[in-house]
Amino acid sequence: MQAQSAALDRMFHALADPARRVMVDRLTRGPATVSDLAKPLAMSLPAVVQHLQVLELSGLVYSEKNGRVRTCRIEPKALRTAEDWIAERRTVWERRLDRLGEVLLEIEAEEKSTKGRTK
Amino acid sequence: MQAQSAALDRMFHALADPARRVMVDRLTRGPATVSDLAKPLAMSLPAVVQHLQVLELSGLVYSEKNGRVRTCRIEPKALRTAEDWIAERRTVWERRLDRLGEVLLEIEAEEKSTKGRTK
DNA sequence: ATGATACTTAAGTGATTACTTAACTATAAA
DNA sequence: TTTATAGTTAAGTAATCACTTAAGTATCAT
Repeated sequence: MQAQSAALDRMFHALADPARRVMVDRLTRGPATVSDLAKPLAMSLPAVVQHLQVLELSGLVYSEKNGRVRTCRIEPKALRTAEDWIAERRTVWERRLDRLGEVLLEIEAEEKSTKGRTK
Repeated sequence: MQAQSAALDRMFHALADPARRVMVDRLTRGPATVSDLAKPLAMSLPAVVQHLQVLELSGLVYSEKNGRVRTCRIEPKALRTAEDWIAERRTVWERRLDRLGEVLLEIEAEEKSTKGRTK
């Protein structure tokens, strides 16, 4: 479970750039060529290709070349890996809050039942 | 909806470092001091404080100082913001696949009903 | 008051990023 | 067979990153 960490590094790092998120967003609406991905971005084609490489190394996107056109798609399983990491932590925290809430209710009930008797 | 992007930049970037993920993970189990957070990490205290600053600027963590001790907590709402961005994209993609599946089933049905009649 | 604790601030460094331009390589079209 | 298209490769650069060590500054305990 140490290789997992490097994979998460790469995924979150890939998602940390606005241009790359635009690319991912575009790919959720269906496959796209490199030029398609470049169209809404105010940067050179090589820059887009470099972003694409980051996305591919992260496992979030894969692509294949047919003739002179490269077609890119998202890998939803990878998207899920990143999502799950966050969800697990959030869940642990929320369960903790639930338990805390129960304890507080118990204390409150205890105080009510005790009120006026002792002291 | 342009400021949102910078916030996501900061959040995903914050989560892209293994040391910071260890810190977040620790904080889901309850509040911790700076030294608590530093304990499992093989780096100097100032380095930990710098990571903490990244986490605070991202909104994922906040902290307050009492006496000489700084107590840190996670902000689950921020955690959810990052989680939701991913979940939304994944959902768009999955709905797309569903529609695609329907279309394929229709085509399949069409082909079956047509088989042997024409051609 | 003195020392130990819990950070904090500042400054420096090597590595990595996110670009750029220029030059190149296939493939497809005219 | 020339010419345009789609992408690739290489090299350079300014900015940001993830640390480090050294030297603080408040608190708290004795």
